[in-house]
Amino acid sequence: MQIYEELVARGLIAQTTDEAEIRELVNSGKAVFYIGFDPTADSLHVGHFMALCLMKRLQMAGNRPVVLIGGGTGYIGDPSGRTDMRSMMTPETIQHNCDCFKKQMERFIEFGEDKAIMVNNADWLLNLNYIELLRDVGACFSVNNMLRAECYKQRMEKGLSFLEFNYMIMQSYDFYHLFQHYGCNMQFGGDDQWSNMLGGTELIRKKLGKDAYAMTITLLLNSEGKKMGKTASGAVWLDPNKTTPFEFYQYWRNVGDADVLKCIRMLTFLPLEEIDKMDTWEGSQLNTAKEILAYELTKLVHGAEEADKAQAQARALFSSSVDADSAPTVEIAAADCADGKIDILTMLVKAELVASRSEARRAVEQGGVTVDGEKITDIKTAYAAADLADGKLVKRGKKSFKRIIVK
RNA sequence: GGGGGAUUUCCCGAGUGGCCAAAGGGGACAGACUGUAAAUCUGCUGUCUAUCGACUUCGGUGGUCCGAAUCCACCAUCCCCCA
Repeated sequence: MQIYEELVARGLIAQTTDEAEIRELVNSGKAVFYIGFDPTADSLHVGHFMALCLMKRLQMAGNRPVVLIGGGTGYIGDPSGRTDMRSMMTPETIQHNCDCFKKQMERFIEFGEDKAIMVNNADWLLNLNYIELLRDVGACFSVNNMLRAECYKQRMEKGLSFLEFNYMIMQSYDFYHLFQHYGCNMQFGGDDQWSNMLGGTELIRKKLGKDAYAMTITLLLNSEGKKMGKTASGAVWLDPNKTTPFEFYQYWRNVGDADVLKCIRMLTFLPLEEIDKMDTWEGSQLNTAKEILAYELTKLVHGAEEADKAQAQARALFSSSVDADSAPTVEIAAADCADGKIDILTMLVKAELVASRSEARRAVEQGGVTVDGEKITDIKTAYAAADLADGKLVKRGKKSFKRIIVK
């Protein structure tokens, strides 16, 4: 099976400008393709991860990836799929974020001579001259058409600033620039980028009379139609300091039944035959599939060692044996214990298992707290500091826990 | 530039002088049921004390009043209409 067919089988391809041409280019390893990443945060997240995987797959098939860091477009902010304006970032933040991206990407993609290259559109966008740009590029865009683009539609209600309106032009210019200077003939991106990407192919056709291609990656949606990779507290990050490998593992371990196979197919590098076998699984058997998904992804992002650890932790915690020596440990100074004792509420707060004493109280009252497997029902429960010298495993609910030691 | 409207607790959204820590919904969290899933049901959702209660919060700053999310002034941000 060739690479293009594999991408289709994995459900990764959403839209293409010219399927036959793209298949030919990609399968023969002649594509020089770029994907843009806007430095909106100091870490990549799951959405970026999909794009990186796609790059890797295509690189393995002999194509050349160009990673474009949006150091310039970051000054503007992409309005696609957003309902409000992004707060503007300072140049320092943008630079910092770019640096963080670079570091993380190097773990996934091989850069170097004849391999992948990384460019930053700040290098050409920041020096553009307004009048020149208007004459050169502005003439090629029809405002009427732009306003019809899906990515602006929802913003027509809430309001769209001229600044953001120009994002499409900048992205199109990127493609045009890369086409000329790096022979980049293809652009990939999230499906919400479609209109921006078409802007680029149009521009190249109008300015140079040549064909360039665009292809979008399916957005990873769960069965409820929501974007995956988001939790209540924000994105699932690839940076272990922002989302720990355990949390990362747990996120995937807990995906809905309906979404497991899709995720395995789209995100992992497991062979398709193997995945097809799993496709027949149902009911509680899917838990095995979820474990595989969680393990594989954690391994890809954090390495085999971290993946093993996360899996061991999860298994220990959720199987009946409570002994989880690998649980995150919190040390409490003996000085914090009044009369050599420490009460359960204080423990929960100190361990950051709850945000406040009120919340701790509620958790206990609702029967959600256990210490070494024993359910605590009285909020006045207290432990002698000496009893905690070896540590006790405190669980709040089913999924959060800490090992508490008094020193 | 002129006129009008908005800003409420995580989100949406009620609340137009005391009965407002603020309806309702969503989400989150906890419990039951389970498979660390989904659905369903129950509880819970500002902080501190937990008993009464105290404190902080309704874009910001001041003011009126015994008392303000609610009234006044100014400022900020956003939206709409006219140019």
